[in-house]
Amino acid sequence: MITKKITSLEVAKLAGVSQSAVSRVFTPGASVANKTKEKVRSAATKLGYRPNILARSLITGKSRIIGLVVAHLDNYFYPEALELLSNALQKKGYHVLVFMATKTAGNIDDIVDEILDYQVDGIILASVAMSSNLASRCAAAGVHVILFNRTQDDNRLSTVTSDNLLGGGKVAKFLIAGGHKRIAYIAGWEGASTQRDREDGFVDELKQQGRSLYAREVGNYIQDDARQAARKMFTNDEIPDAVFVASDDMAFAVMDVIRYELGLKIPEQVSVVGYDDVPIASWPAYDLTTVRQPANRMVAETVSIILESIEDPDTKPRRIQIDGPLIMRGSTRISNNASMEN
Amino acid sequence: MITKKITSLEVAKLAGVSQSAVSRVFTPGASVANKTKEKVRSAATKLGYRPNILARSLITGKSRIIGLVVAHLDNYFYPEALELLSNALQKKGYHVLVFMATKTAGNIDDIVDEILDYQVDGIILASVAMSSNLASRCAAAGVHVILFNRTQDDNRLSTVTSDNLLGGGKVAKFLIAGGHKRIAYIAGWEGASTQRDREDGFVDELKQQGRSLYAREVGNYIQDDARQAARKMFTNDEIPDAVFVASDDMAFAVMDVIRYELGLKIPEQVSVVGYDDVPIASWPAYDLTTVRQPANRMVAETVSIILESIEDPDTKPRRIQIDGPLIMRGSTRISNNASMEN
DNA sequence: ATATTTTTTGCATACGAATGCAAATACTTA
DNA sequence: TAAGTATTTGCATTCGTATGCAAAAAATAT
Repeated sequence: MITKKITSLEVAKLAGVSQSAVSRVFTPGASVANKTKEKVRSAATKLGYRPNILARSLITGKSRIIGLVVAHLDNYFYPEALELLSNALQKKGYHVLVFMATKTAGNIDDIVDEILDYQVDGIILASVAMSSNLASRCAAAGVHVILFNRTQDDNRLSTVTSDNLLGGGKVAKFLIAGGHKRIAYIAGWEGASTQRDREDGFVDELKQQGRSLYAREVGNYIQDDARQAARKMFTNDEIPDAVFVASDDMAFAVMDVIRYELGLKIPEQVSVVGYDDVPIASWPAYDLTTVRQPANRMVAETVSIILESIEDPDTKPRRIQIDGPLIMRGSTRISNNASMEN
Repeated sequence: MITKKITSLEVAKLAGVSQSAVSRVFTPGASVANKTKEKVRSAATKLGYRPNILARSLITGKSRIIGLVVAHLDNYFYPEALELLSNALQKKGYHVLVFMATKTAGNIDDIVDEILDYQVDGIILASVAMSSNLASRCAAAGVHVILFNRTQDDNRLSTVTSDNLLGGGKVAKFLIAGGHKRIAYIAGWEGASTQRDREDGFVDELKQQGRSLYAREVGNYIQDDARQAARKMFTNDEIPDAVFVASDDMAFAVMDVIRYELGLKIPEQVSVVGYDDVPIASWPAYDLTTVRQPANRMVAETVSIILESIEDPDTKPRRIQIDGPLIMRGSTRISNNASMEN
């Protein structure tokens, strides 16, 4: 198989112009006469020429590649975000280089190092944090870093999240208003800012109303752990009459345990609330009340921050929090009197 | 923000050697004395030097980037595959550049053109086909193309799929053996080879046993369409007593319609079978009988083909079909007498 | 010790495209 | 028509790294 690469030089020859001219034709805003533009264009299509992005980036210092680190593709929120993200960047002429963070080790730093090797124009960390040391490295390399769906106290990083504190509060208000007495919480991974904020917002609002958590278990944002947590939580004689689960993904697992292992009715005996509003939450089999994370708006903000920071390297990091509504569905009861059923 | 890039030249200066020496230290298998290797290494870490992959690829002609085109991240099979794929390639020092195929147009060709701009070492098309013309372009560029979960009659392309024909047959056998009389099918997108093969395998086996399709609708591998299809299919007086849905993703939507809109019992009144065995299929709420597509083995084959073709550009395209088992769960009845319930 | 082989090193160049600069051409204006 | 201005063009260089080649150094054999 003979591989012949067509370079700008060959196009130049065929078109009877210099290599510079060819380059200018493919560089938006460069000075070229219409006549030569046409000559070059036709020669280029005849040969099937397309500029080599890698060679170009060597000069310009821009690769049009955005590095993306993802950990939890099994949580449907992330594929959705990835799809939106990739589409949005694609429209702007950028593309996403994917790096999976193995769930085991905290090897994010190594991964980010690898990313930097590709001379990316920006880095998005989805649901993942990085060491302060690495943040410096990225800053030094002039690469803007955005944490997506996670925050971290480092003013060199931009962050885009939903308003988890507020969201947690909304859930508490809603459950209390629904007449629930024994309100429980199943936590996500405790190293995650989303977990912390959701719980803080939830518990603070409970306190505000003179209430406190009836039970608490940890699900680590992992379905298996969430199942365990649910089993543990619902084996006492007085089970909770409402449980807020830190993510939809875990909430589905919890609902399955409640219904199919313990034989309890949702919402008659237990109300369940999730967080994220992934598509499955609206499926009738779950019909889960949940706080929506507006993935599209979060992505839009992320993209605009990234692009801005590429155009102007002196852009200051930003911290965006997007409010999301509580979506009320059938996994929770609303009336006070229903509580007498227990 | 002052951005200083550390190049091999600066490392060379600090280490008191030539730039070539530095390069050789970072090129596996190159000839360097241990002593200089150490000098360079320490200088490199001191400066935080890492080779610029893009510059390197300009010379070597290898970018260590694999282009991946995905269309249906909303079907859980693909995020799973993406995760496995990315992880496997990562281990081999490659990374995945993602391109979303917008579901609307058949603009795959444009996308592949963009991919080629990045000088990728290989291309994986997940659930997507390409024009014969483009296949030539890729061949000319020396870029090996693999269709993942799709086939196409073009001997320049490698393909990796499950054995959809066999899988469809297994479903037919199973449903007949279960005593079902009115067996229906909800098709995927009719342009897809997976759809064609699954249906052919299914229908052929029915014929083999002297049976034929009782009803057929098209769901296009889209949940909304599948819902419509289900509504249409189950509004006759004599509804099917079994339906094979061409993908799990659609099957969930179909089950929801059957249960929550039509109030029918699964499997007592209708058996439902899917295809893919995505994780949700095993959730108790669906407990879906389905044909497993062994994502891990499909990915392993894909990766090995890609890597082989990179090492040896003369590798011939391969066509792999992987057999997957029928996973029997609760969405189907097995006993013959149960059929009398209808 | 010298001759010979092997290993290591630096020099110079190449990869493909972008760009500052100056020369050449085209266009205005008087 | 000549002088002046604006637009195009090509030359030469640059980005950061890899590599063929020949020179230098080290290791081995005689």
